[in-house]
Amino acid sequence: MDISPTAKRRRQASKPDLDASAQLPIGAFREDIVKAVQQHRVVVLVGETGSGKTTQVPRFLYEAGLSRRPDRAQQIIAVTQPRRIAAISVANHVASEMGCQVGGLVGYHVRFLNRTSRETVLKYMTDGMLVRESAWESAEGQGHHSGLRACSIVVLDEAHERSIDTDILLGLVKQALEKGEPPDLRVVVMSATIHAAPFVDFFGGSKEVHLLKVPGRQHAVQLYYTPSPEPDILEAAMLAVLQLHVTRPAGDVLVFLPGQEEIDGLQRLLEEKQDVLAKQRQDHPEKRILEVSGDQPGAFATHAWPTFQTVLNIFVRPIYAALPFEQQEQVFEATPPGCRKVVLATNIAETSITIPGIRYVVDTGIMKLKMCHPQTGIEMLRTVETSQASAIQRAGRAGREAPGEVFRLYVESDYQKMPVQTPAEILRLEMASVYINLKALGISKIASFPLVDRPSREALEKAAHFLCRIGALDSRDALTDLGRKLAAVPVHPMYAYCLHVSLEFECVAEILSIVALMSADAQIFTTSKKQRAQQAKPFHEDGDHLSLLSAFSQWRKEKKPKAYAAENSLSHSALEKAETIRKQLKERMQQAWHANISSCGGPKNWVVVKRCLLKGLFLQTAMRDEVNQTTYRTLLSRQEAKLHPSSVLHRRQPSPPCVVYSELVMTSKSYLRTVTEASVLFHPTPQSTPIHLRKLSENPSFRHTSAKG
DNA sequence: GAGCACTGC
Repeated sequence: MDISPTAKRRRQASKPDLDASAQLPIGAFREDIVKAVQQHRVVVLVGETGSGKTTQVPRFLYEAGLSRRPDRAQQIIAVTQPRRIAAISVANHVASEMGCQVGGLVGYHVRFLNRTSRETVLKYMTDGMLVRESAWESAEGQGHHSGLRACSIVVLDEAHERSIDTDILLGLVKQALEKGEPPDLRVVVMSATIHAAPFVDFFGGSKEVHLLKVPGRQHAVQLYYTPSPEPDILEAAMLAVLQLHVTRPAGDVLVFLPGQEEIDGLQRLLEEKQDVLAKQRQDHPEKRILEVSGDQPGAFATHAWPTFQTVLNIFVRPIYAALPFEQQEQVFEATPPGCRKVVLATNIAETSITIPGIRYVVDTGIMKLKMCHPQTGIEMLRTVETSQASAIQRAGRAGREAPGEVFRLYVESDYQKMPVQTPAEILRLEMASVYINLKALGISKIASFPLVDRPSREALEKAAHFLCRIGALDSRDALTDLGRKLAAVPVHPMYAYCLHVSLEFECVAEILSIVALMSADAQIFTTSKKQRAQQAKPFHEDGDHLSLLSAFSQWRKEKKPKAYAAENSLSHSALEKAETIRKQLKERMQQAWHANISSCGGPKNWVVVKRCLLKGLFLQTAMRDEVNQTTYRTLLSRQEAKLHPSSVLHRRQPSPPCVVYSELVMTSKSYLRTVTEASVLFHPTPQSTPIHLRKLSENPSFRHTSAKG
């Protein structure tokens, strides 16, 4: 299989400093590192950016013979990364450096791509993939070439990012060390400077753990703060960019903003101001910049026009994950002579991508973070202040190639008030997937599984309760046969449950498509300006799930799918992603469930699909309020919400009395997103109970749990 | 009639 276009494009840009391994700072520490791993079961290696630890440490360990067990059996050195691109690009680099083909001695395993073989010893992988492999090992007894048991050494890179999968892996290796299974396992935790302490504590403190520090190749950065708080962050960012533009020597600028809206806004502001600036410069070359830009944004001194002639124009390049690939790519374009590139970025530029040429960073000090409401369990995206760790990481982006300058658009005392670190993901998100995955890994008591940060009891109970209701857990908190099946499919257990229900409704092919589309997490329906004026024709009137299915089915049939997508305002790349996911889900269902991929036939039989969705999403049913008929109330949590305006049901009059929904999102209001109307089956006869409610009460685990409330 | 930080299996 092939790497996605972004992967190819980003490969070079994401790790630009991999070359020249001989001169890498890590080279001087080779013997220390090998000795540390020989003598300690756990080594925490602290290394700043550019130390070369990711490429060199695994190689050192291999060349020292540490991949062999005491009985000389060759074992795997697994090196885990939070991101696919990093795993792939580093494996490619290390393979070429060691003069071998990828897939031989050096390989990688990420979702959709497995380039490893029996010869593979240095195995780069995503941390999520090592967790998966370990679950397969636990479920299916595959032992020799995958999962934790096949490893002599696990190297957890970028552990400071604290992704859920890193945290689970940390727990798994700790447990493995305690059990001595696999025997003589060694663990290397690689982390950025300020985050190492929790890992040392986690593995038993400084007596058990060897802590090693390796210098990086980071240049000094000069920090500036504003003297007083900035009321308007976009205005402040604009002034900061313009002032540094006219007062500082050549070098590109990176501005950190919370989201797409702010990026678009700042781009507009900068482009407007630039025109004014250019004209003024032409007419009055002797004038000082402050007469142009108005108020002084904080710490910048007043300067005359720079005498150097290199800086003439700025060109603005936005980057965020939702931006189409072609536009994302543009941030990597070389800055033309006489120009200064200004990149407006979200957190994507904090860790995921590295843009060369950046000398100046403007940091608004805010970001968006997904958080879970502790009582309702609803996840929401909130704009919050960054952590100190995040601010340091952002600042570091100015000093990768040369000394740089960082302009923080907040006062220094606010920096001191920031949380030291961003709360780990496992503390912020809904836990159903984590819970079922831990169970599938053979962890019977979640409460005693070692975790660096433990989710609240409420969060875990909520997850257990949910899993109980779909029948994945029994009343003794043990994984049921159904639960084991659901855990084998890499989607949220709710969607895995829908797939399972589709077996009995004999519409597996259709539900596979719907689940893949929702799992693709990309906007399928794109709205053009033209269409905002005229109402978009829904692909299916019964709701968003069938609309998605309809669009996808038609797109798949087309000879020219790309043209079809463009004509119908569909995202071709999102549909392709869904197709890839669908293929994997289908294979998993066949392998792990021995499922027959049935189909209910064409759209005229989609009432079956709808019935299946109603049963599959039974926990996510909402009833229309009898008084205020545009408001709904969720059946279980009694949460009030409205239909999302993007729904095909949104404009319907009257609103459907009953819907099932995929997502309850909290933005400006509570919205039900991706909904299907359930009323057709809701009033077949006056006496009958709704079909999904009957199914609900037939569910033994539901009966059990509902007895309490 | 609203909005989409970023990943991962």
